[in-house]
Amino acid sequence: MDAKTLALYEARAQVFKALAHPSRLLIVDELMRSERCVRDLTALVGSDMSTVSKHLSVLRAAGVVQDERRGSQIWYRLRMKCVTKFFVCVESELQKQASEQWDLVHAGTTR
Amino acid sequence: MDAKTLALYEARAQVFKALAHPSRLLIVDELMRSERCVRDLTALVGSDMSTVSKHLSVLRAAGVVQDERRGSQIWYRLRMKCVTKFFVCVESELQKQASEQWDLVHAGTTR
DNA sequence: TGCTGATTTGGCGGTTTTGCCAAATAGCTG
DNA sequence: CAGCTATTTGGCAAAACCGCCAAATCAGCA
Repeated sequence: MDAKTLALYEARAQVFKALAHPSRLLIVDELMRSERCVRDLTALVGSDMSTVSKHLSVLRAAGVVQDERRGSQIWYRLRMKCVTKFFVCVESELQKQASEQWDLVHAGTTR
Repeated sequence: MDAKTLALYEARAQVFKALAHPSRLLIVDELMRSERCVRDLTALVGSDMSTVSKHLSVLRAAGVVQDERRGSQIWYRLRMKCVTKFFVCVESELQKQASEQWDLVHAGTTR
């Protein structure tokens, strides 16, 4: 993999890295419904506000979310809308694979 | 976030973690075209075979790819097909955001 | 069984990520 | 400006991740 190709794939990987954390997925899931301020998201996630703020900055840097200051608060909203579809797909894949796994185990134990 | 919800989001995050690495993205990109054995993928990525093997095991554990032994070789293929669509979307988002960034800088320097 | 090729596993140093605390910054109101 | 609320930033210790080497598995074959 040459340097140019590597840079391309690193840029793409940054988006996936941003989504590769439970708290950040929870945040994105919430932002699919509506925009939220940091206080709301901190309550949702249940970590220190500074931690949540850093999670948000990772998501913003990757272009997944967008922030807007309104008065003393900062509101975040989903920018990369297509994650919604992919979330649905991943969820159904995980369920499908879980049931396949169950079938395998079930067949194994009753045989 | 209670323990049950956490577990749910951790399972989802595992999928994104699996995709959050340039070499693994390159591998998935290749598997979109056709199935490949470890030797092929090692040549593609250019790392040690043991490294590639570990990447593949991460992708397999997350349910993104599937392996099948045929003789002395092991063939990998894409299992979570919907990543293809999402890749396209991420790519177009990145380009869109890059051009928006360019517009911003351009407007700033010429004003 | 012994040999060879294909792949995985164990483990170690080095880098990156995470989460908390404390301190800094920014907007609002009196 | 002082004080209050909302949010980000700096920094540090713990945890997770990465890539290579060496060793272990596993299948096919003489």
